[in-house]
Amino acid sequence: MSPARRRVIPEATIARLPVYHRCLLQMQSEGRSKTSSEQLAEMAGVNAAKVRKDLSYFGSYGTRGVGYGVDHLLVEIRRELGLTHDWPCLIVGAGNLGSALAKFAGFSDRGFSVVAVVDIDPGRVGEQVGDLVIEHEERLAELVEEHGVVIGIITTPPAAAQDAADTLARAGVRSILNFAPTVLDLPVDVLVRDVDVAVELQILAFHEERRAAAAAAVEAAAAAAAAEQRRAANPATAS
Amino acid sequence: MSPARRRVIPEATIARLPVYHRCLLQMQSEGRSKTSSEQLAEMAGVNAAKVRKDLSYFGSYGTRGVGYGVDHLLVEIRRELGLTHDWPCLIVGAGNLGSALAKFAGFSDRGFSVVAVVDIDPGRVGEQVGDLVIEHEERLAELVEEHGVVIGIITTPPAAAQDAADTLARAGVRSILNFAPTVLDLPVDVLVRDVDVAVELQILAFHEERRAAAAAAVEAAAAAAAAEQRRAANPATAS
DNA sequence: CAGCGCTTGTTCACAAGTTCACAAAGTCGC
DNA sequence: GCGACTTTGTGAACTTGTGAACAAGCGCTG
Ligand SMILES: NC(=O)c1ccc[n+]([C@@H]2O[C@H](COP(=O)([O-])OP(=O)(O)OC[C@H]3O[C@@H](n4cnc5c(N)ncnc54)[C@H](O)[C@@H]3O)[C@@H](O)[C@H]2O)c1
Ligand SMILES: NC(=O)c1ccc[n+]([C@@H]2O[C@H](COP(=O)([O-])OP(=O)(O)OC[C@H]3O[C@@H](n4cnc5c(N)ncnc54)[C@H](O)[C@@H]3O)[C@@H](O)[C@H]2O)c1
Repeated sequence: MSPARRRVIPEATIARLPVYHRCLLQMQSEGRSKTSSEQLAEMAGVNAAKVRKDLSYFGSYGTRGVGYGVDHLLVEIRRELGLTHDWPCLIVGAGNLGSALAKFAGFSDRGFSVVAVVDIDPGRVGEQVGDLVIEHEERLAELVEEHGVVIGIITTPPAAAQDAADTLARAGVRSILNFAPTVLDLPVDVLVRDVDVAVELQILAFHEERRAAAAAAVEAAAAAAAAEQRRAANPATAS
Repeated sequence: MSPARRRVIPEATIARLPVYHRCLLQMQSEGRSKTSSEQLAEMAGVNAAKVRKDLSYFGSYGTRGVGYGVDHLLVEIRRELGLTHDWPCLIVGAGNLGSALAKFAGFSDRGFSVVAVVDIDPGRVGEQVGDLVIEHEERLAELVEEHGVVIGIITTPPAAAQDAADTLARAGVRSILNFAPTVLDLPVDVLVRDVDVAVELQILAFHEERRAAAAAAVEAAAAAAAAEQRRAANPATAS
């Protein structure tokens, strides 16, 4: 049917594209015009074969024997990621985290702009946060419509997160970034990504714990070995 | 050697344990004393078989025909995750995000406490943030030693992140949570986890972009089908 | 105390993702 | 223009993770 049959792109590849994108941007700012899978891999902290395979899902953008053109590759990745146009985002919950995100300028470079922040607390409504004024949560659907919001960002307490998600979904938002530590229950056509800092800390803690356990085991083994040595040296104490 | 030979735990399982932990806490607060893999799976948003397999890596904590004891399972998971003792954390970079994290109370429930915040900006040093006072970045090693810091949290601008990471590593910190959009280069025994909000947004954008493309393709196909139908109805225009 | 129903723990087949290895395809020097 | 060299793009082996299926084990009931 379609002449350019696009293969299905592995989720893992998609997650790496933004990293490549960032690396290429840095190369560009350093004035490099060409690069290789090797260099890009080094910079992105992955395997060179993986870089090539990842890029090959989208087409042949490199030149054999030479490498990849930084500008060209950037354009292709930007197009794949949809960074050629702007993505209006709306933040639900103007607390600590919501405010920090709203004030943060670093997303606009990549085409993401926070167009509105809502909160349910009447005391906060009207407050200035960055360039925006906090709106009441009731106006959410209106604001989504008005600004053509595509991505909703949830930074409410966990107990309110499901409500926030439902409201967003009802307003037509089909991509949600959720910072609340809750599993959201939503229609299958709404895509949710969770960012849970506590989970990340717990993963680190798990590995630290294991490290400590392993160290203890080594110590115990050493102690056992020492005991064994003593036993061997003094057979009289053996059972 | 060791009587209870521990199998190697899949990384994917480790990442789910904190979610189970959270669900069990909620069950406990609701007064439930027993549960099943089915219920837990439902709550955690995963497959029941996966829950059972994940839990079985650590031992047989359930009772066949009955299910799992909420309290018992919680204790076991807490032990596995090392949540039985406190994890002192230090934040590097007291900006928007660093301050939000420092003020956030939600980690202490799970045994993580922010014991210090450092910044390189002399203007910020001495400022109060939550219960803490911002210290100068030069005191980092001292503070790590003093509080027995195990986990370092980097919330500096990307350009300063590698420096921050090096300083942490030199101070003996071997677990780092990095919020800066940079690939950190560190000794292999230092464990790094990256939290990159921009990457999450870009992944969402990718799928939205695909959705739009798919919709366009369907439309195009419909148009083509319509054209085909017209052609068939009026063979005179065929080549 | 034996049979029955329920839920775990485990096995197995398969799906997803990674890494290797190498042919294909280009450049560059001569 | 040709041959040596470089780097891509990809098929295939391999590793890791998932989901379905089921035997084993437990409690309840009659
Ligand atoms: N602050 C952090 O550093 C941090 C870190 C990790 C995770 N989180 C998570 O992010 C979320 C927010 O954290 P925070 O520290 O900003 O909390 P916060 O209490 O400072 O802010 C929450 C805000 O949400 C508002 N809100 C409550 N219900 C709402 C609703 N239904 N609709 C709209 N707004 C509503 C509240 O009025 C409040 O302003 C929490 O779920 C927390 O677990 C925060
Ligand atoms: N703010 C957000 O919502 C947000 C969201 C996603 C990612 N991030 C990332 O988190 C990081 C911090 O963001 P932010 O908005 O808090 O920035 P910010 O500019 O508000 O804060 C950065 C702080 O780091 C300090 N700093 C700089 N160099 C340092 C060093 N070598 N040692 C110690 N401190 C140093 C600065 O003085 C400043 O106070 C950035 O890398 C950003 O990309 C932020």
